[in-house]
Amino acid sequence: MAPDHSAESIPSRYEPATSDPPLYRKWETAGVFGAAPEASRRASGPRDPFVIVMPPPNVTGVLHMGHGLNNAVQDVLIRWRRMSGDAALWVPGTDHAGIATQNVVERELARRGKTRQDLGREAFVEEVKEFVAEKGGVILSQLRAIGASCDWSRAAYTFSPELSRAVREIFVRWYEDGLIYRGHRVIHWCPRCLTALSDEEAEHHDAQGNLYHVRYRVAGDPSRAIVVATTRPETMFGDVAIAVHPEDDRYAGFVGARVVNPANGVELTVIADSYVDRTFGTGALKITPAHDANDFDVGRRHDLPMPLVMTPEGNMAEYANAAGRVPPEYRGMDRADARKKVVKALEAAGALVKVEQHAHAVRRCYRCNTIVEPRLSEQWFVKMAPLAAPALQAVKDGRVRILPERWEAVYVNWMENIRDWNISRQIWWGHRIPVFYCKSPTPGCPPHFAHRDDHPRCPGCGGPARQDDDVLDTWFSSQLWPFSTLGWPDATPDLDAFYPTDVLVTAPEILFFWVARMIMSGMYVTRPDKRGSFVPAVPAASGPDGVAPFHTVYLHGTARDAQHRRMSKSLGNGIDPLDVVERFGADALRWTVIAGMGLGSDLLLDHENIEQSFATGRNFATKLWNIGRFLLLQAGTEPVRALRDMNNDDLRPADHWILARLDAAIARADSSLGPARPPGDGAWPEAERHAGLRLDEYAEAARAFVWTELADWYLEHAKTRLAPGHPQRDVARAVLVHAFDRALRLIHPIMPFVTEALWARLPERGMDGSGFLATAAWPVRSGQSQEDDGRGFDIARATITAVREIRNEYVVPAGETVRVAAATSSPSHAAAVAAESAFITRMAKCSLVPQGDIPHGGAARKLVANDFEVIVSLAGVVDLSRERGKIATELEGLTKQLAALRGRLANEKFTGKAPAAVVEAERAKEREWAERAGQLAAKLAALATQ
RNA sequence: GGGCGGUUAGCUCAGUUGGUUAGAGCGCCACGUUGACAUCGUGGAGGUCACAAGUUCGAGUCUUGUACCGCCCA
Repeated sequence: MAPDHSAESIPSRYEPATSDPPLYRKWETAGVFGAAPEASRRASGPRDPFVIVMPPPNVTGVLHMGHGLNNAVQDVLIRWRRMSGDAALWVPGTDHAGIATQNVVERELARRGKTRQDLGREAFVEEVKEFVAEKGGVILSQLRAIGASCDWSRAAYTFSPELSRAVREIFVRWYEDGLIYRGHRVIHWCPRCLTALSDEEAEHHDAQGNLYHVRYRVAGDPSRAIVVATTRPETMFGDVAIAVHPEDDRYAGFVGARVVNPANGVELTVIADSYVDRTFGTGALKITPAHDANDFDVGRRHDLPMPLVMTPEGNMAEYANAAGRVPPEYRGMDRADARKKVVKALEAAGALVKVEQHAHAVRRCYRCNTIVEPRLSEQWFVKMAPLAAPALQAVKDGRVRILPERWEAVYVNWMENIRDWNISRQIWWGHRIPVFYCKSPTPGCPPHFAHRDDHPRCPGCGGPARQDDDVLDTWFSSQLWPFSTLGWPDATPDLDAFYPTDVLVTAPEILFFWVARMIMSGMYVTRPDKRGSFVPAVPAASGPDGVAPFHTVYLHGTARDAQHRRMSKSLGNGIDPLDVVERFGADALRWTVIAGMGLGSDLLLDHENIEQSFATGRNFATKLWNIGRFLLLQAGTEPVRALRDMNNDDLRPADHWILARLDAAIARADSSLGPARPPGDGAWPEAERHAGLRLDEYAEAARAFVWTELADWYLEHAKTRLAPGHPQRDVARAVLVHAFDRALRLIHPIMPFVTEALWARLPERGMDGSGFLATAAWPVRSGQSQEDDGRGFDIARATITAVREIRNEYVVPAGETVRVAAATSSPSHAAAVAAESAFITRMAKCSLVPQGDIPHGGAARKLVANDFEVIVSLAGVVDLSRERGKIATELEGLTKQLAALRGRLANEKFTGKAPAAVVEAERAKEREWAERAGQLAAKLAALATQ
């Protein structure tokens, strides 16, 4: 874009609604967001790859604050690395979201009075596909509105033919490797979604329930009874035994006895099993193997029957092996109603001993919040232990780091106690399990086999085969995301260039659902003994364990409302990011989110006051625009001299000062963002293991520089020098434009739009040969000016601040000019004040006079440094007793501090044991404080005589 | 029940291996509007670092205990 900075071309306000979308289109058409595999060092290109794969949102989802936050973080990182010269790739995409999407379409069908069963499986799947084609993927265009710089040409979808092939490939490999098996287990069952759920999908919710104490009398001897405590009396129909601990004396005489189930009159045996917790309830447990995972284990140990007493919908029924167990009056009854009825019946029969309040956790379906029913069924599982071992080691070794650090411990804890993964889902929308059964099995036919084709023949008899009805857990496909999106299982140029990726940005709640499984599968497919044709080009990270799909996991917090409640549709406390973009711009949204969110901490936003919530970002965007507008109008359009061509003697202390501050800001930003990757693609060294990714600190460093240093001080100072014809105009212009250019670069990753719009108007840039700030170079420190070079400007600033403080303290009217003297015996201080007298008098609304001109008894004083006092003449205004009080208070505090300090220095234990440097620092402080205390005391004495 | 973490200014959070006057942003208070910006400027107030004990010359920082809160997993 050509520079354009005539006054008319810089409107007084930046209008994101009209300016942002065209800017985005320009970036997109210029190919700014694309990444070519040839550019990657791994493909012998010139640049380090830096890759992020976006956590794929549900294909039918719409953008909410969680997405806004998640993608803002990713975009900041990607834009930072792109400017830093990396081959930066951000892969976008969507997830087919099995249960969620099926639920959406079923609701749609219900509105038309239909069920999926009415349509049948094939037609239903077609219906979902049409729905997705029509309404899906909206979220990807919404991401453009917030400025996401993804490589859209690589947008992926977990249900696409390519990614579906990856799913089938890994399934078959795992199956053939003995990692996938079929088994009868008690799993989490959602009676509404009518499918199994994994452990992770059945979420814990604390609930206040009841613990029912129920008396089971001994058959033939009603005088003896055993009392059992249960939270779920409706499952009593499925009881097959009563269990007690073998060493529990209270029940020793009962083991082997027959007792009568008071709910249905069925006789049960009392068994002994050390699984029973003697301290819980009464120490006696009813065993219901088909409706409780632990009871299932007990049932297997004791070879007990396993009757199912509910339908898949959660209604009471003699479902399997339950003949005679469910009384007719309960059949067809919902499980919740059945519980009430059972309790009433037990009470009536005198079998209910007592009911206690009991806090416990119930599991609910993470998709529909229905209480999950533990249920015996046959499912496919993945054997996790062999996959988990290397993935655990990778984190322990630092080949993968997790930020914030505390999640590493959670990860390790989970991986060490990992349980097998139920991957069967009894729904229709998803990848159908590629397991087949011979239609007419003969003795030579396998019971089942996995296959990559849709219609394989039975390997035993060569006859036709039938495919398993279930589909795979959605996370089974998303676990492949870091490599399936790059072309796996084929050895593509993208895979070579971009696998492993770098940072994975997501929320902690899917650490196990998704992140851990990506690490496991990613390492599996790159293991030298397991991988196919794809060999990752990262020898340093390679080993017998394979290559983890990323080296850093960044877990961010949650968007919450002012009451710290998670934003949710049902609470109606959400904020629509697009609404924020429309009202305040994407920059305001992004800045607020990034600057307001410390590593791992939650982001609090008040949905009832959106304007207030996003004020931080909106205000800064406006401020930045105003700084830019004024600066550019002052700087004019002529070319600026390059700083490096400038003789250091041309620069005044103010110039050195701002250039040194700029270097400091760059250094702060760099260290806040941290190392982009571990050295040599290997493991993170301990010192860097949890360093960086402090995006809020980086934001603050950039903000503080441009606002409180560049705008508040340097720009004010430059106003005079920028006047047409001023001999220093060129120097001031050069420094100003340089500093602002670097500031825009620093801020761009967070506020890409307004910075790009301002940058386009800078005079004569072109040092990058690129038209876009988005691809301009990330700033580096010049080292040209040191803090000391700017010392004179610090003296001037301190003088101004001191005068302002005194003015405020004595409420001097803003329009009134005060007379000020700088009292110092230091020639350099005096010279600094003299050199900046015009600046000081303008900024502090004062005139500078010799000390002798200030009348005694009518002045306020402020010690700016040792041997440098600012004296403000306030004849008739100053209140002597108030001045004395002020000084006395300061002196008192200082005296106390000094006494403590001297006590410390007199203590031989301190001087003997503390490091010499610490002691010396304390001595220096003592000298300084003593001098200052002396000055204060002298001042006080002088005032006393006035 | 097991594991992990937290408690620092009104709010949200920093605070390196213990080093002695604890920081930031927002909010609050006072003053200010004839030109970059009131979405702003200038200045200011505000903290017994949850509590108790211990280690140490020295504790926001280390140890133990207590209270409360949160997260993960049973």
